[in-house]
Amino acid sequence: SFLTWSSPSKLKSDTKQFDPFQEWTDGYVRYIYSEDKNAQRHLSGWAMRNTNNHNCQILKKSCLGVVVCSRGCTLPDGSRLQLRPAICDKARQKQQKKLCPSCNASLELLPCRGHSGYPVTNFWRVDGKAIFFQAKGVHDHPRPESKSETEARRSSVKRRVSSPPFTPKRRLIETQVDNIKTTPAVYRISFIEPNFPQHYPAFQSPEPYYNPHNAVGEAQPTMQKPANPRIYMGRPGYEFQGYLTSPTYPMTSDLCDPRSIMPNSDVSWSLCRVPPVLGSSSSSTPLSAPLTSTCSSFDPQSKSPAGWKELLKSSAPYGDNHHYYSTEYPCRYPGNAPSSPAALQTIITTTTKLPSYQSCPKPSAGLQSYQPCAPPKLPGLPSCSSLLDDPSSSYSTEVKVTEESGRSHQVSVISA
DNA sequence: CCATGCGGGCCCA
DNA sequence: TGGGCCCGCATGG
Repeated sequence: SFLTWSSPSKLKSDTKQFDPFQEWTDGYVRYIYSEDKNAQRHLSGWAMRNTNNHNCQILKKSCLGVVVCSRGCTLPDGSRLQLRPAICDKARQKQQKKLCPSCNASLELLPCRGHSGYPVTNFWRVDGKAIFFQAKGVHDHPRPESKSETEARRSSVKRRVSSPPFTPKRRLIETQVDNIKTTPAVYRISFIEPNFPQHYPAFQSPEPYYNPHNAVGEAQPTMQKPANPRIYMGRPGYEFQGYLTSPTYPMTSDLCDPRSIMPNSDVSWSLCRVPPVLGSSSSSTPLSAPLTSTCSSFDPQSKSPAGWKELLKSSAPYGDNHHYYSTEYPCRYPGNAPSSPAALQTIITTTTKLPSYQSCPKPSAGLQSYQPCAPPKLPGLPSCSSLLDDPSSSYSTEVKVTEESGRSHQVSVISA
């Protein structure tokens, strides 16, 4: 159904109607970007790898998770190592053979299982000047360092290694220390908030230099005041009906008209994979709330989302090696969720092979009112101030995405 | 080196 | 079929 999202040309003729690029999307959200370089490059703070969906119209990517120290050691600054998994399979294998720069323990790749037990997936579709983005799943692991940070670190390390004067021994040590020092705060887990560093920018990026990188995220909408985040925070299985039942032309029509979708966006949080304890609470709020209000509710400031995140945070301590796999971490265990993984599966299908995504029928409906479901309020949840607390919200709104300039791709959007 | 895309192909439900 | 995923190939920084 992601496919159906289109006709930005008409609906969003006004550039201002597009969403600001979101580097750290999380949850079931949708955005429509303009000609943003980052969007054109299908950039994401998360380490996303291309996955073949046999649909040239839609570019699909799945999350690789995060690489952490198998011992979960604490870095000198109190944070934890959170490396960005190499996208290239081969490079990733090499990466995993390396040792923790801090304690020399082996590194461990925490796979992402935020989408019904499968990695969170991102879908991209290009339609004219509009770039449609859709994410499915809630990352159940800490944020890795951003791409820009990784690149910065690499170049810096390279610089030092290649730089001359040091005895072999000394250089080795230096390099290691350097790694730590240069480790973007971002990919370190806060000592204080080991669980989800990403929610605590302040901790993540003690060093000003890195802050810019972390600035962009969903949590930031608050600060950025994005026009209106197309977040349809649904949980798995709560995709809009419209998305689910895609018409003949998945990419184009059903989602074309947001309005048409909204009515069906009767997503219920009951489907959310919320810990049993909290799960019940979600059932009460349908996502069908008015688009406007609903959407806004998703704002970082909104309490609902926060509550959800808070939940995750509290339930997923990142202390020992396999904490993420513990039952404490609902996200990783579909089993904990009320519904089965299958039930939670998203409906967006991108596997349909299409001749050329350019040829895909374009959506005709307007997107103006397009509003993904709003996150329902989580009645049972304690106050959800997480968003407010979310460090990300404190990040500078400035998106530091300038480094990427990319080539534009044509992505067909995702259909849910 | 490695990030990215693409697309063939396999497996499974 | 759809979804997930592995693999090789190609391109580009």
